[in-house]
Amino acid sequence: MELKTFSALAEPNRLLIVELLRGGPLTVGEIADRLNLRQPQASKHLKILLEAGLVDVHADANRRNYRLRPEPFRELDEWLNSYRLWEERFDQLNRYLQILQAQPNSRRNNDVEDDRQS
Amino acid sequence: MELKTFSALAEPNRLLIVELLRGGPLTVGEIADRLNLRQPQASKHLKILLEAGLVDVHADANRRNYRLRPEPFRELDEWLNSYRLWEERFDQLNRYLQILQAQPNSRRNNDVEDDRQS
DNA sequence: TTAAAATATTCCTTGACGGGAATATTCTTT
DNA sequence: AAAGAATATTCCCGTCAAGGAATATTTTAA
Repeated sequence: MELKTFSALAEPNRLLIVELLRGGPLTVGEIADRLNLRQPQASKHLKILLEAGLVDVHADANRRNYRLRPEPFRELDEWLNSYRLWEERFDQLNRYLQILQAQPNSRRNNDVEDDRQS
Repeated sequence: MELKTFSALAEPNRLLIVELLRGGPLTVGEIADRLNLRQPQASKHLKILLEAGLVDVHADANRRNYRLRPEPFRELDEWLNSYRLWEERFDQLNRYLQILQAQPNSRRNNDVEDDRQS
């Protein structure tokens, strides 16, 4: 999994930008306006998103249209896939533990406060 | 989407810890060993993962067993869901643009290098 | 009770990051 | 050519996060 993706999304304003771009490509100025950012900060954040591969740019005369790229999201999705298998095992383990707990025969010594009488 | 999840996963060693814990619960020392971390750093990273809800602890005498929690991954998955819809629209738009490009009648002025003759 | 093991916490230092302000760059319009 | 709009870049500063080293805490073992 690409670390850059997580770092890029870990910043509040950048996550907002990403969410915003779901509605379609936007210009730097539009992004700055809607998120109440100053233009330089918008540009800086977009640069980082760009280097992380989360967006790309299409120059249109004076303006630059930024839009989301689907690849990082697909990658994230595949990464999560390797955890879905793990989740299943996790659930199975839980069920197993509940079965164990339902059997009152063997005493366990964790969780037990302290019951020796000096 | 929880920002803490992204920040927690944005750190190299913490991402490694998470990947490592897929194999099952591990002790602080085991984690430090396998990742060549010093024990204090392992503890610190685990604390952050704990506060982000990515892991939980089960005290067992001297040792502490850390294990992954499934919830953040499910949340991430649901967040990605809202992007799958967007991806579809993205693909449709791409197809549409290719159709436009296949029609050589209307001339576009973006992307065109510069073809005026002096 | 004392020593040792496993873990957590604190203090310190350093480097990266984000915002503010100013400035540079590029393109358009007149 | 000159002015203005849209964007990028630079410099400065304050903050925060991470590693190193030392120490505190808790539990087991002797």
